[in-house]
Amino acid sequence: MVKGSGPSIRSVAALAGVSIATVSNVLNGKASVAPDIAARVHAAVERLGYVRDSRAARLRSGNSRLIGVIVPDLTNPMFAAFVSALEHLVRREDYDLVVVSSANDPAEEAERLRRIREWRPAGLIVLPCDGALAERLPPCPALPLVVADRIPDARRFDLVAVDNAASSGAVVRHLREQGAADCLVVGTSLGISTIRERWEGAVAAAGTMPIAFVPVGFEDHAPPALAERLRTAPPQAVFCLDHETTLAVYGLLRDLGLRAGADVAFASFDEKEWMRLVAPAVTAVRQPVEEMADCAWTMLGRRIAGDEGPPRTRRLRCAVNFRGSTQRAASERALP
Amino acid sequence: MVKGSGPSIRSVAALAGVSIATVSNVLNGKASVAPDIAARVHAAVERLGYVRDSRAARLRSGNSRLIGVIVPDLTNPMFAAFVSALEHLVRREDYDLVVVSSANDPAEEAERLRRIREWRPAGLIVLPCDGALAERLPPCPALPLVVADRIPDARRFDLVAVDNAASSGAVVRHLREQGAADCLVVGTSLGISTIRERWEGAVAAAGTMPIAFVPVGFEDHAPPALAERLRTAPPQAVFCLDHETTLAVYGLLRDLGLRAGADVAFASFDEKEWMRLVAPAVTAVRQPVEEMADCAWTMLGRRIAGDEGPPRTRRLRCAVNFRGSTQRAASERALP
DNA sequence: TTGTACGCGTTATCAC
DNA sequence: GTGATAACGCGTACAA
Repeated sequence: MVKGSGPSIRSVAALAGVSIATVSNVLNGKASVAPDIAARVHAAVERLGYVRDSRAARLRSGNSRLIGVIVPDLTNPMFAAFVSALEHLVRREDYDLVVVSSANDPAEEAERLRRIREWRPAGLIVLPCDGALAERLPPCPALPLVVADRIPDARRFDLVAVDNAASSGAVVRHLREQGAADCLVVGTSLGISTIRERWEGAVAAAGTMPIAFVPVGFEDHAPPALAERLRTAPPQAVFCLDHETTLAVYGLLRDLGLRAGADVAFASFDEKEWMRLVAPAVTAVRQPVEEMADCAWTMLGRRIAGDEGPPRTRRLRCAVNFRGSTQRAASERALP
Repeated sequence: MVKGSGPSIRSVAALAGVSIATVSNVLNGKASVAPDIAARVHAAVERLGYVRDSRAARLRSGNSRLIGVIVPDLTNPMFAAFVSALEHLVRREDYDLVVVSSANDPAEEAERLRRIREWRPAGLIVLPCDGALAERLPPCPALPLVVADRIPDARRFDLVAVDNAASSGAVVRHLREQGAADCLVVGTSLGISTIRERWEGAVAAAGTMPIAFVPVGFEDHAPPALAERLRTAPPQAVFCLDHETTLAVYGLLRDLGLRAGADVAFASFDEKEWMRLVAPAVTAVRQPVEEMADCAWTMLGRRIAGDEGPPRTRRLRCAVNFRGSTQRAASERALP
């Protein structure tokens, strides 16, 4: 107690009048211990408020019980939901979670990736900020790793992502069916694999319908150029490929006096709760975040268990929720 | 490499032809080392891909560089934002973050609190799920701890929270000024200190205006009783005390054909981005989450540095953003 | 710059 | 079968 941080296994052993090995055995249930001895040990633990030092425990035993997760940005509800789901999953198997954010910065990601390895995690779940993850990954084939959401260029990892192209295509097909004559697609950056895939899916589904992409940075929500475009040549449909741009454009439309659903069809990738609640409700692609976390954890678990097989890729299907913001009735109201 | 997890400091020392103490010195910059020796060590580190085992390092050195944070629910954007802000803050001082969620369950909170101590964190930041935190806290006065957001019954901790009552009062005063004849207040539970304080602030500011509270659990979003009440005896103003209820009631109003801002004044505690963007925009109290994280970290830093002073409490001021959903013009339109 | 005791819990080995 | 003893995991601290 004078030194270090609280009572050690030695103080417990002393108080219980047994050896430290016995304390360890009682606490871990490894060897069979006489009931009265076990009771004495537990009493001593209770009295001293002993808490095992897992650093020492893991150091010796070699197994880790710690999972590292790195996400581009925790304030993004999608990533927060992912981490939350993951937290619940790993806890059930007695793991803890170290969470770090790369702040959408590759350099930061590399730095944090190295740093997190100092904790000797049993495995890593990485939501990379761009496609160059492979170069930044320290050469450590022994460390189980699953990449989720955004797809790195090098496919030498276990991957789980949503079916961006198909979902995006479904939205655009729907917009065409509802009679949209043209479509403006807005996303943060085509440099991000999810956005790129969604855009490609949209293009593939557009057929003869004119379709154009406008990039919006992460910072400049609602850039003037986009506002200008929406004012001077308003498209009949706008499709936003992520939550950031959905927020930006939704507000922009309101500022311009364009009613989503009435004056322009409006759809969003990455559904948030409010989209169901506004009037008209916003057509949106709901990403199965919990399922993605679940899948990532399952894959990682297999690797931790020793699976040495080739990298797997899983694509998860999204739900596309068609709502008032893209209904034909509404868009026809906008004519004449 | 055969044993354990990757190269150890011993392999580096062997490859560089120096002692492990020298490797440690080079890597930590503690003692002065000859440049050429240092270069040899760095080369060996590089070649082997050596990463220090911080468990061993911290075990020996006694300092921790790890902060534990426990929140009621990571999917709540407010808590996610808090964790995110905290993550950026602690990183700057070379700390890592272990994040756990109590799932709004006191038993779970107690369990996780105990568990997290196994990592020997340098400090803990706790956003408790109820007021009884004190009883669940393991007796460990040595562990620096700051409580944020919700206030435990026992004030023997450093505390940081927002000025719930004052902000809530400002909203209700505004509603009265806008001519609301009565007000329905909705919140998850008065058992949570934040909600209780907001309700008390609302009551104090209501004066002679009739005001009533309706609790809504965490799970039963939009309970039938609330819908019934809104239909049969719609108040002139509704004030939701947290994000969950804001979402529930906002959708409920739409379902009932009551237009927020036109048929009923509507305000929310805990502003989210979409509230600015809908039409009419929603009057809301913006909680200074980043500031709260900053303050919690500052307080914790002081404790970690050894401050033994009496517990401090900090109350942070919120911004109350008055918008269209509570404008007089709108509510008057609703009169017959 | 190096040798080595040390932090603490686990595990293998050994004695009763 | 039960419990004790001691080596060990790895990086750090301090004396040499």
